[in-house]
Amino acid sequence: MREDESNWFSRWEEELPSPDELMPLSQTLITPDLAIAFDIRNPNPNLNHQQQQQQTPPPPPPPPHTMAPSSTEFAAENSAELGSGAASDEPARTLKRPRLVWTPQLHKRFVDAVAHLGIKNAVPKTIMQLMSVDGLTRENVASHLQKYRLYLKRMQGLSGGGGGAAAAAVNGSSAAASADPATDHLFASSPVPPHFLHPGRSNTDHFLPFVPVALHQQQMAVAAAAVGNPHLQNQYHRQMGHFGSPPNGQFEHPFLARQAQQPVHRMGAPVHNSVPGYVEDLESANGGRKVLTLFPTGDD
DNA sequence: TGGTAAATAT
DNA sequence: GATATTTACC
Repeated sequence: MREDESNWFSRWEEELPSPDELMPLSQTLITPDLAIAFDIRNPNPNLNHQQQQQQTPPPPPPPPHTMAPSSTEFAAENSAELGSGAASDEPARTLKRPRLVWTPQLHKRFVDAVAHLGIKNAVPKTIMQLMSVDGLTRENVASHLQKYRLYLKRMQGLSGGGGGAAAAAVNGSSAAASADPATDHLFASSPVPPHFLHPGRSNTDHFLPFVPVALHQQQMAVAAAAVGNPHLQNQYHRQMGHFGSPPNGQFEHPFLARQAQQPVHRMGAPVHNSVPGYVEDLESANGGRKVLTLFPTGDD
C-alpha cells in the first residue's frame, strides 16, 4: 500500500456532500414565528450563504496540506429552553448541552482532522477548530479523543505490528478482529490512518504519507450512502414550550446554524463555494432527553 | 490547555 | 450491565 496523500483528499472530497446535496441551512426552515420565538433578528434567507468568518490567524499547528472543502458546519447547537422557564437568556453557555451523539460521519470528520493534523498535533482545541462543527465543544472533542486513543491503543495491541486487526478495523466492514464490537462499530466507521497505529518513527507525523489500508467499495458505499443520503435534511425536532406536542412528532422548529466566531480557518482549502453545513438532528426523546445528533446516521 | 479518571446518562 | 458522553480534577 503506498498511495499518496492525494488519495485522502480525493476521498475526502468524494465523501463530502456537494452543496446541492446539502440542505440550505436554517433560514429556509425558520418561520417567522420561530424567528420571533428564537429572537432571530435576521432570518434573512437571502444573504446567509456565506461564512463571514474569514479570519485567518496563523494557527499554531499549521495544517499539513489542505483538506477538502470542509466548511460544512454541522451545527451542534442546542436551542434555549422555551417556555419551560429554564434558562431563557443566554444561549449555550452554562447550559447543559444535550448529549452529543457521535455519528459515524461526525466521527469521520474527527478522524480526518486528527489524521491531517497528525496524532502528534491532534489536540482537542485544534481538532475542534479543524472540524469546524458549530456547537462542538472542546470538551466534546477531548472526550472523544480520549476514547479514540484508547481505541487506537487497542488496535495497536491487537494488530501486534501485523495489521490484521487494524486493517480489518480500518475497513470497518467485518469487525471480526476488533476488540470491542460496540466501540469498534463507531470507530470502524472511519478509516484509521495507518500511521496512527504505529508511533515512533518521525516526529512530523502530520506529513506522513499515510496509506489507506484498503479503501474497499464498502467504504465508499458507506460514505456515499451517508453523504448522498436524502435524509440529509436537517429536521430538527424538539419540544417547544408547549408540551402538547403532536403525537406524530412534527418538527417544531429548525435548528439555527450559528456561525459563531471561528478564530481559525477551517481545514477547508480555498474553496469559495459556500457549502451549506451539515445538519443536526436534535431529538427530544421521551419527554425530557435531548440528544444532539450532528449528522444523519446513514452509515452502516 | 491537555490528559485522565470518575460520574452519569442512555 | 455495558457503553457513550459529560464533568471534574490534576
